[in-house]
Amino acid sequence: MTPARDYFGEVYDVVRLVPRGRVTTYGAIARYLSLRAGARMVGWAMNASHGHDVPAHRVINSRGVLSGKHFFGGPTIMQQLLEDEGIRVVDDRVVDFTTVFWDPSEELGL
DNA sequence: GGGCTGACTTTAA
DNA sequence: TTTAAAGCCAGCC
Repeated sequence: MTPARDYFGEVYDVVRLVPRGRVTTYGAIARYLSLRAGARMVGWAMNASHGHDVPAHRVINSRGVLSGKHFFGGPTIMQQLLEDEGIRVVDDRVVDFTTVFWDPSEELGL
């Protein structure tokens, strides 16, 4: 059987589909993968995203806060990356988060 | 092999 | 309203 449903690959794929200037949340991805509360695993996948072409800076928590900004190698790397895409970030929080929020289950179609 | 941790979310009090 | 605890799965020691 082909175990090991590449959860990481699933997450990477979804994150790569996030258009520039938009952001998504761990819960949205987790929910898209039917992981009702496996949001932690999504973040864990991001931890392994280093070395992959995954815009992990577009993945934040449900409050629009850059939770893993410190994991980018700098406390402002993630913020600058988002600002570079046109997303305004203030106090480590995404401005108009609900506006730039990109839901895979909705954009990609349930 | 067993147990702890972790870039979160959601429900309950 | 805010604060607290439980839940989930995979990776690492």
